Amino acid sequence: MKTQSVELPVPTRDGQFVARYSEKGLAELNFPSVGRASTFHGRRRGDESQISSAFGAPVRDSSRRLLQIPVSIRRWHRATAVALKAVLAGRAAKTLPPLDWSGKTEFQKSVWRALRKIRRGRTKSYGEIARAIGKPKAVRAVGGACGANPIPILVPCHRVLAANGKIGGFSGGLNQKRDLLAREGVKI
DNA sequence: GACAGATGAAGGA
DNA sequence: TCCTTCATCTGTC
Repeated sequence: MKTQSVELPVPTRDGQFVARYSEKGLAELNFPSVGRASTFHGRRRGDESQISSAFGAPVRDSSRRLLQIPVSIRRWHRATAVALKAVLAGRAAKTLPPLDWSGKTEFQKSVWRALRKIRRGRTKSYGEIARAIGKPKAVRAVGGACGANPIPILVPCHRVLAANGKIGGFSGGLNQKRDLLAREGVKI
């Protein structure tokens, strides 16, 4: 049976993010791709015109069918919006919705769990993350897992720097990574 | 199975 | 100190 997913916009002062929910929780968070003046370099999606701009109104799922938003997803979306705005403001996210990492590898999930343990305003190197998950030599693979992170910002891959203090990379763009770290009081 | 990658460490200039 | 090279591990095609 095909898993149904719902995409909802998350308007912030940094642009409109797009959250995708499965029946298990938040599955994906996409950077704003409209408004090129933004510092973001978000992934382009072809179906943004299908997303309702008014949360609570009927939206279309990934198959472009009209549907009503289940109550559980409304709750998750509210938590997502609050958490996202908090992180973007340099504050800690108090609560997060359940995250749906189904279909991902155990290695990726272990990396993302380690990322969530990095406190606001703190950073770790790719090597430290690799050691934290018990695979000290898998530093490059950790970088790959960070790049594959479907829920950036809430899973703070921006708090991972290269061992030499350089900024490394970021799926949302290095400017965005610098900006997020600066808001948390981290100096590169 | 080959290749690529958001690294890290070592060695040389 | 900076640059280059290479080892290492995992994911993707």
